[in-house]
Amino acid sequence: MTSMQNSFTEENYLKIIHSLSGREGVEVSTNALAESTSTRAASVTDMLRKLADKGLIHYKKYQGVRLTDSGEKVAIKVIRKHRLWEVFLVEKLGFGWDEVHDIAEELEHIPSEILVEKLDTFLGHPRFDPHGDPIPDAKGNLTEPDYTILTDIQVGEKVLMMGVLDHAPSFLQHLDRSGITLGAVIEVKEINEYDKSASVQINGGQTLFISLEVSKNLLVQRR
Amino acid sequence: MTSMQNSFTEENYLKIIHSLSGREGVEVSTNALAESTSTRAASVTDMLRKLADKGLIHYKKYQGVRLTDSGEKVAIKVIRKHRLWEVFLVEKLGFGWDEVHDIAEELEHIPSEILVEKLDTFLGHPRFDPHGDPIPDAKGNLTEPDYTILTDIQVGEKVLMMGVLDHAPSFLQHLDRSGITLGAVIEVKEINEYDKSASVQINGGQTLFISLEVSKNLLVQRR
DNA sequence: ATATATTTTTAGGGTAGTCTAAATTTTTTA
DNA sequence: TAAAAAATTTAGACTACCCTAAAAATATAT
Repeated sequence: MTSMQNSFTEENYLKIIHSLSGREGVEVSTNALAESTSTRAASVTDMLRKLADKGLIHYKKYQGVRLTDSGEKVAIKVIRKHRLWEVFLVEKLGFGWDEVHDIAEELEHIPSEILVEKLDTFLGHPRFDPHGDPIPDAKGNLTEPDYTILTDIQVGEKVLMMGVLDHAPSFLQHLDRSGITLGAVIEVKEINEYDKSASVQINGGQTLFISLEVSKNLLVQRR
Repeated sequence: MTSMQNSFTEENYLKIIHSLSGREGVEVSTNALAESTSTRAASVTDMLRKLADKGLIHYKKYQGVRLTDSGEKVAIKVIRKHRLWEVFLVEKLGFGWDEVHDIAEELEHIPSEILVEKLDTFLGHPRFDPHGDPIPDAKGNLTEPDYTILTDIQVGEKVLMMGVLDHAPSFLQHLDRSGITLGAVIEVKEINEYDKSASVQINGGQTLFISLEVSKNLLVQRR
């Protein structure tokens, strides 16, 4: 049990490597990390050497980077904390789903295993965060549900709104104004050929037009 | 509105200067700060120059240090956050009052005014934290209640247990084992001359002996 | 297949916060 | 009130994380 503490910054790198390497654990490039961390490539190289020394990533010069099992564990713990705190902020404190990201970004680095487990219990062991992202369990199991992107849904199909790919406040606020919330029933009425915009009916009521840009960021589930 | 961010470390110095300078705003020494921050005097001197440059403290070399109004404001905000989070941890998450200090020490540095105000509302605007310390209001008003130390209570008097001076887990656990909780009625039955230990009755029930060391750390109120 | 463009790493450096050792100032004591 | 003791500051240095500019490696294009 090498329970050496990782810094705020190290945790962020691991979290970002996790999210950029996707489900298949593909190599992440230095430039992609520089972009995501808002630093320069040279700074990323420094940090990668450090994370490799600590055994948290697989790193060969010029070859990109991948999490080790131990790095993956740390990343998933951070993700678990982030998502649980988001649930707290929305469900208990009354924040909107468009307001919680930055605050959770800070809270996710508070140490204390016990805190996380008590928070989880207090929230009733939620399985998804306010954006529909799955919350890893205490053992570090993270099962990605197999959602479909709305662009893959045919005219006439009825689906359940389950999550978003884009977490930007402006996008989430747009959904709020359109009445598209998690759990809403979306029926695709029509798809325009020339721009792939769609006409959809929400919860059997209002019909509205959504652009391809929006469709590409909506995760839904067939019933 | 000079809303420049103060670092985690700066906030800690300000909070500690506040608590060491007491209600009269007396000068705090470099060595006292080194002790409280677990650093060396030389490091404290560096930080004091920095805080003085930022206008957060009054500092003249070799003369000790005092908060400016602006420094006082920052310190009180940190104290407000610390105490609100302690209430959350005890009341909502079920932590014991002996377990929350270190976690609150981290949470108190999470930025976001809105977060604090929503937390305060969620908790029902508590006036005291789990140790009986008063919680500053949103405007930064901190009114210290005029508690009495148990050593100043005469034999025969009945008082209410209102707070503790020592927040050490071992002390709080000792009180737990003795059945001395916030709000308990304490009647002083007898005081031993030679060691000032006392015999007290709790809530009209069990009688127990408490040492001078314990009495000196109990804050009570006459009724 | 070689020249060009892109990506990544190295070299050298900066700031925040910490340290030890030495110098200086203040306080205490005789 | 002068010497000794204690407290404080200065000097110089270290780590974590970041930077720019230049060098090296890889990828792309003709």
